[in-house]
Amino acid sequence: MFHAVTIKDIAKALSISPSTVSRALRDSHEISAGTKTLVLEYAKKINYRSNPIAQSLKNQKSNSIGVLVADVANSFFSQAINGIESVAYENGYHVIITQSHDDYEREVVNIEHLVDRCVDGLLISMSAHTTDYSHLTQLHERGLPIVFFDRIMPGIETYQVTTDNVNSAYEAASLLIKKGYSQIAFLGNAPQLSITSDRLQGYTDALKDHSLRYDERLVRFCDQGGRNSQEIKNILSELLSEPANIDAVLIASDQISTAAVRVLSTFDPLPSVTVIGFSNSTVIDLLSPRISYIQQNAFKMGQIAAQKLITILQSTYPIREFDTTLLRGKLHWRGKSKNKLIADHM
Amino acid sequence: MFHAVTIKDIAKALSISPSTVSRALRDSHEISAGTKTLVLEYAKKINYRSNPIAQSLKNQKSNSIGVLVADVANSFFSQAINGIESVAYENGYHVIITQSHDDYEREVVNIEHLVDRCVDGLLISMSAHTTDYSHLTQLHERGLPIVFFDRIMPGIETYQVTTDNVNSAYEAASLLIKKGYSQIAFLGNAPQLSITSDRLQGYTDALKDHSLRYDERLVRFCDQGGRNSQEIKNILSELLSEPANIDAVLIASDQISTAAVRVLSTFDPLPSVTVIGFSNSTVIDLLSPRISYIQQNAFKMGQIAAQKLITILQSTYPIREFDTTLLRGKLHWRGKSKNKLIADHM
DNA sequence: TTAAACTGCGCAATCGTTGCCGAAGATTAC
DNA sequence: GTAATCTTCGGCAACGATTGCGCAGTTTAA
Repeated sequence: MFHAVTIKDIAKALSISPSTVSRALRDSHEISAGTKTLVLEYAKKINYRSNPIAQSLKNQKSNSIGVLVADVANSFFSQAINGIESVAYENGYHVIITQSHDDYEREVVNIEHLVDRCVDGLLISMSAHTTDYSHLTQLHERGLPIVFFDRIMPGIETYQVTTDNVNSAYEAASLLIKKGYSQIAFLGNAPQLSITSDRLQGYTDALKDHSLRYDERLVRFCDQGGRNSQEIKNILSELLSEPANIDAVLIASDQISTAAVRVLSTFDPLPSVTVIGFSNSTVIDLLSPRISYIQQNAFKMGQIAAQKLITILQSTYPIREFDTTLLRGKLHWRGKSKNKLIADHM
Repeated sequence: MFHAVTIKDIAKALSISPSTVSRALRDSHEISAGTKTLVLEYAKKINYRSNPIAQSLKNQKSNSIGVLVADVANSFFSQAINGIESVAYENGYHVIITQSHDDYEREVVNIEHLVDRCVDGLLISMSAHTTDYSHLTQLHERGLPIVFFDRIMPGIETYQVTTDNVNSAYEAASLLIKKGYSQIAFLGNAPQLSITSDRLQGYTDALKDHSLRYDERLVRFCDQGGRNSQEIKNILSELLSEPANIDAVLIASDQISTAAVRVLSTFDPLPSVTVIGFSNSTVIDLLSPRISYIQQNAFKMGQIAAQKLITILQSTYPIREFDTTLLRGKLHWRGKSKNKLIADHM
């Protein structure tokens, strides 16, 4: 710790009371202009900086917000964190980042830590393996402001910010269909995740709207969420051979998208399958084998989520009406048409 | 903020004094076994959690460490952060992460913020544009524990952890030479960065040891550090044409490595140049055009740096002897020999 | 038997800051 | 000229946890 000079030091040096110093520093109207400049100048001279810990204790708030993501080493999350940080710092809040690594226990423990550190509010993207939400509902009921982003959660009345996953997946699947693909698999993260179920919804809607049969054998979930490449290898091998025999796959997860590219690159010969995946990797367009991708506006998502949380924190009356913000995903097509007769530029 | 139950509540409920409760919770020897279990059980029952803010104020330390990196969206840093976090949490420290975005002003402001938040120590990887170190030397002189990692700093007596950059670059350049390349350029981040100058040292050593002439026109620094692809495009275009006419390039920065791949991919026809770059991207091996790479042990670097810092924090006597830890980089060759007569497997 | 030591616990101060109340003195109002 | 109001500030207490000191009561030692 690191605070030589306190408000008391100033008070003593100027022979006034600490309360006067405090008020002078906070520009209270009940301090004369003379004393104010006196205090301000001396404070500047000895480089006084108020102790936020003492303020936190006194004011019962810490001016910091806690963030829980699966993994900062995931481009999507690191971009979202950048967005969060930009807004938070602008508004005088500090950001404490923790990672669940998609593990339920770590999610619980980390959130406990954040609450112990007296964060004023939480920005949460659910861990993939969380099915019991009681640790969050309890906090929410006790009045802790929470905003969900990306992997949102039903059942808690609060702001939520995420990509329009249904539509994005719908667009992607529809594009594949228009390009002539018909055996289209769906590869997702854990099914309880909102991003998984929403994207699956878009996929099935697209199939239905284009009169393609929904085949549940083509829908797979990776329990390890891309961390275990063997799991993905097994699934892809199966899907690429009889009876599934897919010609395209829609991947509903960042990590699985790149993991799938890696797995495919090990196949010899390279399977003839067209891949569209959700990904925010900054080099996704340089990967080989090629992959089409849906890019989320992660930075903006972080910004909006932080903004919503700060809205709650600074609202004087309790907020009753919450909305869910949906951001557009951006589809980048880098594949070929299956049927060469179909124009490739849609 | 969020702490219904305090030590006083327990005291009142049990009709004892707060001091007794405090001592019981901390297992002081001057509290009888009976009262201890009484307190402990009741504390557990009402789910008491001590308020770390109050503790910080009293104990003059916050049990948190501040981290400054250029950008969390950089694979190297996010991996290092994972390493830091793993060690920090194990030892009961919280981690506050801030980003300089390679900007000097933001580095200064963020470090001020961290110090204001009363972090017990700092883990710092310098911003690329920092040439004035006074904000750090001052803190260090006032006794704030600092450990540098990755982009280390001369002139401050403390622990430093980084990759053996001289050797890694030496190996990479030597390999290129052995593979038959002779016009080898060096592309680096800002020259004042330790990682840039060390890697340049390795490059020049390798040239010398293999009797190749050092040509300063082949050594370039990207002021924007890979953020501005036009800068890299210009440099590469120049290097690839007369009179430089390079056949290989050693890239001494994560961001520039992937940026260079992107730039090269836009050239038509694809230039015949072999690239080795420092990179910790998890998909670097899938990029096209291909790039050989030196991978740093970022996770371990984070772990060691955190460990060193905690060593300082928990040491009862002031530490006078500091060492610099050098981690091995791992070279992955994915190129071809220039001269087909030379065996490609070394 | 009496002094010394020990056991178990409470009081009060402390960390730095802020809210509330009240006390002077100055100013205004009637 | 007196009362009311305003201005400007100090004192006290509190946020929650910790800790030195001291005070009883009990045990031990001589």
